[in-house]
This record gives sequence, C-alpha cells and structure tokens, in this order.
Amino acid sequence: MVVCKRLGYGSRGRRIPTMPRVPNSARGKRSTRRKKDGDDMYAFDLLATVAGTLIADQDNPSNVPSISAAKAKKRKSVKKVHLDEILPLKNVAMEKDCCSGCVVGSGGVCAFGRQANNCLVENSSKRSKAESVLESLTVKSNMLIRDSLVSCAKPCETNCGLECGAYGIHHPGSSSSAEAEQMQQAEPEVIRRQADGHVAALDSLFDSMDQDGKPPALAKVQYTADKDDDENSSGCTRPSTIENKDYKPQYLGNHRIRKLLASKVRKAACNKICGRFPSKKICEGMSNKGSKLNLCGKKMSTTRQKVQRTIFKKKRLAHHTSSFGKEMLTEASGTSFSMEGRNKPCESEDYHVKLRIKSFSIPELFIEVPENATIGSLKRTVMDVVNRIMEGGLRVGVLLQGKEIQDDNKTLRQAGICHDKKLNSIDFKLECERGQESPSAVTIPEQMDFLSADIVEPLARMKCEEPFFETEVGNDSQQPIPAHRSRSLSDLYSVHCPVEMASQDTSANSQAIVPIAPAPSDVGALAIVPLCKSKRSEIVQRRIRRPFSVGEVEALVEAVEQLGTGRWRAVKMLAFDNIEHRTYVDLKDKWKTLVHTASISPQQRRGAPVPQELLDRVLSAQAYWSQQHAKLQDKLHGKAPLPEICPP
DNA sequence: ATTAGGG
DNA sequence: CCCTAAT
Repeated sequence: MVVCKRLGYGSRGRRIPTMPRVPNSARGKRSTRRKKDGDDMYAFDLLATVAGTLIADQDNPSNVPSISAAKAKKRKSVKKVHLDEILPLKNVAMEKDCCSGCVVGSGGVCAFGRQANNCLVENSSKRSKAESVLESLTVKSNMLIRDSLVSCAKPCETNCGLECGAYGIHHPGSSSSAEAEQMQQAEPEVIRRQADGHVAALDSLFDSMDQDGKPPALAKVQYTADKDDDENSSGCTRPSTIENKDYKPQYLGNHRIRKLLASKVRKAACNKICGRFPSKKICEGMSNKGSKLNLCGKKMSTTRQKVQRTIFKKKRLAHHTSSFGKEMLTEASGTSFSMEGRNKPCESEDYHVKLRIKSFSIPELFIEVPENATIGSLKRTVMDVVNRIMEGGLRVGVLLQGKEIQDDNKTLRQAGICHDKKLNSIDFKLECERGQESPSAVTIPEQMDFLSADIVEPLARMKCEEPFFETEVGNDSQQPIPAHRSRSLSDLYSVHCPVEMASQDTSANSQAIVPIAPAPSDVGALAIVPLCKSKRSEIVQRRIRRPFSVGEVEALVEAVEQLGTGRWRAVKMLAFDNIEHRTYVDLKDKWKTLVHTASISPQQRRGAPVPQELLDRVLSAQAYWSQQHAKLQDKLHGKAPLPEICPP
C-alpha cells in the first residue's frame, strides 16, 4: 500500500529527501498584468518627441498621407521641414534612390539608406591570428537606421551596399533580385492595406498618437507585418520588416539587464500609451491597482484588450529591436513624402516647424568576428555593438549649421530654426548622458585592426569591457565546480555549443570604432555620438532560444529526482551551477514542459525528442513530489493524511 | 531573490 | 522564454 507511485526511484538507488520543502503553491497567481505608471523617458522617445512636437502639417494637404489626411484637417496649418537623412561622412557617391539596405542587428533594426552607400561593409584585411583568422569587418560609414517602411516607400532600383543583419549578409552586388523585388512590392501592399478599412479598428488609437505628434510608425508596421504571429487577432505582428516573412527574431540578451529593465520599459510604454489618450478618459483606472490593462474604460472588449496589449508588446519590441529608426517616421501612412523645399515664409506665430527625422546615421562600426562564427553570432555581435552605442543614456543635441544650440530656452525661431531659414542644416546629435569617461580611458585593444582604423578618421574606440553575452563556458577553469554534474554539463556545452562560444568570444572582443561627432555637415542627418560606454543599455532583448539538450534534460531530471520540484534554485545549483544561461526559472519552465511532454503522445511532441526513459522519470518524479507536497500541505493544515493513492 | 503559474 | 504576483 505504501509502495505505490515510487516508480523506480528505489531501483535507481536515489535517496529521497525526507521532507519536501513547503511548496509555495499558496502564492497567488494571476493572469492579468497590471501596468504601472512610469516616467521613464528614453533617448529615442525623447528624440521622437523632439521631432514630434515640432511637427505639424504643412499647408498642402495633398501631401498628407491618406490615413492622416482626415485628421490633418483638424489641425491648424503649420510648416514642415523635412529633414531627410544626410550623410555627414564622405561616402562613395551613389545614385539616389539606391537601396543600400543596411539592416543592423538581430531584432529588426532596419536600416535602408536609400541614398548612397551608407553601409559599406568591406572585408578590409585578413589578419592571421594564431588560432583563427579573424575577418575584419568594417561596417563603414554611416549606416542609416531608419524605419523600414520608409525605406521601402521609395522603390529600390538597385541594391547596393551590404545588408548586415537579421536576414543575412549580402555582399554588394550579390543581393538577390528577388529580395529587392520583395521590398519594392512591400510598399504598395502597405499603402493598400492602410487605405482600406483595416485602419478603422485602431483609428482612435492612431488618432491619439497623431495628436501628440508621436509617429504611429509602430502601428503602421503592425499592419504591414505578416500574420503568423500568435497574436494575429490584433492584426499586429512583429514590428519590423517587410522583406522577410519568415522573420524569426534572433534575440540575444543579458538576462540580468532584462530583469532590471523590463519593468521599466513596460512602465514607460504604459505611460506613453496613456499619454496618448489625452482627452478621451481612456486612462481611467490605469493607476487603479486592481484594474487590468484597461485603457479604454471599464469594459474593454477582448479584442480591444488584445490590441492594447499588443501595442504594449510591440512598443517594447520597438524599443528593443528597432531602436534607431523607431518612431522616426512621423506620418501615419507609410507613404514617403518629402517635405524638402516646402519651407514657407514665416507669416504667423502659429506656424510650426515640422521636422521629420527619418533616420539616424550610425557613423561607423568596426566589428571583428571569427570566420567560423555563425551568421547568427554575427548578427548578435552587430547588435551588441549597436547596443553599446546606445548605452549610457543618450541626450539630444541640436545643431544648426554645425553649431550646437546650447540654450534650451531659446525658441526655435530665436535659434534660427524657422521655415524661412535653411532648415536643411539642422542636425541632431545623440550623446551619452554621462560622458565622464574620457577618451583616454577607452582601451585600444592590441588586436585592433588599424588598417581599417585609418579609414575612419576621428575615432573613439570602444572596447567592450565585459562580454555582452554570458560566458557560460569560457570560465570553467576559474570557477570551482561544485557538483560533478555541473562539470559534465559544462563539458557538454563545450561540445555542443562551440559556435556559441565563438560568438561569445567574439562578442567579448568585438570593437566598435565610432567617429566622434564629425562636424555636422549638411542636411539633417543624425550623428550618433557615443562618448561613453558607461550606463547599461536600455535596450532589452529577448534571450536567445537555447533548447535543452538531452544531456541537460537528464541532468535536470536527476536533480529534480533528488531535490524535488519547487526547489529550483537548489536544482540549478546542483546541476546547472555554472551554466549561466539556465536560470532556475528556466529549469522550472523546462520541467513544466517536460511534464507536459511526457504526458502527451509521442506523436504530439515537437522538437528534439527526449528519450522516453527520461520522460518516464519525469512523470514519476513529478508524481512523487506532487504527492509529497500534498502530504505536506495536509500536515500543515492539520488534516489527517490522505490514504495514498495506489494504482490498481 | 525565489517560487509558482499563466501566457 | 516572458512576465509578474506573492513570498
């Protein structure tokens, strides 16, 4: 009677701890996510705000894209200055409207310079190293980071330059025509879909966004994206890219950063959304503790809730993945219409200056990756470098004709930013909030490729001090190995994840060489001016997916068999102690999925198959420990212990 | 910081 | 994996 449900524990000779830990099952659960208010302001939001607040309509409504046309009528007439992307650095002259796609990073930071060869990646030198030949990859010159939609608004006639990023690397000239074609086709699709009735559902939302000048680019992208997202009922999907329907974001990340910043980001997003419903009283209850994400009043429809939630999600994603180009587009429609040359005489105080910041220009990136690194690791490395640029909290500087306007209290007109002036010469500068770190403090690694360095004149060399990625493998020798299993798992990793190691090493050694504020030459390009590398990036990335190997599963099963469920920290310490990317939450989650996997038919299982033997052990351990927890609960509640359930 | 549970 | 309430 008492033997039941042990299921082979004894046969494995494992001793079962006398008492399970008190389960914390009493802990509350909830499925609603309460949003909190926050005041976080992010650099690019700030910039977007700068742009947004300066933006209003020009007199010519015909230029207003279809979606915002109606709303435009409501607004008073204003002036617009279109700051198109400029290239402060001398570059190879290319024909206009050439699509030098430059997709930076993994999450969908898209950059398509439509002007010139802004993203010339050249294989500059082959320095042979002792172990590996490193390929020096110089992402040269300005990489225009811009809303992909914008980039696609103008048809690409040629595809020059190199696209480095989420969807692969294409060497100049090698870009497939199919891709270019796809990009071209994206635009009509965007416009069409926006023109039809789909917009209605979110109309009020967009409306609100419009009013505070926040570019609804995000929402727009949501429309343009594909529908295979699991939240497609909202019509929203991933915030990026038209050119790849199979977009599976390659995330990277630092769990700690994420943990620290995630709530911040959410708060900010919430705050912003809330701020976008100024007069509609949609924000009622937002600060109510008990209220859910109820932006629209007491009874938000399910769909609506989902839409809103998705907005949040996309908001966050936009923060993370397309931080550069995000929200730089200021019109609801994806139509790219140029406001250049539309300056009008300053007739009234009511006129606004409309600054349309379409893109940021990343001056230069210098990246080193081993030849045997994967594309994925390259993407992550690029993203890493980009993230580093973003680190440290950016502030915005405004330069007019190359001169920075220091006085924040000056009006635009006083500063000379007026429609009758040459507004083409406005630059925005992004600087680190804390620029204490002097350039001298920046280390120049020995392995720096100076061959490339001399190409890129005034340079700040940013060495990554700590690897962006967790080094779960590289430090085995330094860490004591507490559990034998840890050792084995480590070994296992070094066997199974060599590429990951490579990418991490790469990441740790990757350098970014970025020009320090080149004299802002002409037309409104935004020079990103990284002066420091101090503060952690606000960019939060989803962690890269790392499926559990069989070895890991086995280690997990064994640990849980010994320690029980609900002691995930202990499990982690026992079996995954030096596997940094496996948190105890991960282990708990994995156990959950293992239990589920074990309880479904093999035909229903997906992914790498787990040996049935392991799954059996999972089930037995789960059953055993559940029973233990139940017993304990009963004891705690003073109930008589239930008779043990025995199988027939 | 951990744990539990829903997504 | 993510997110977050409750410990």
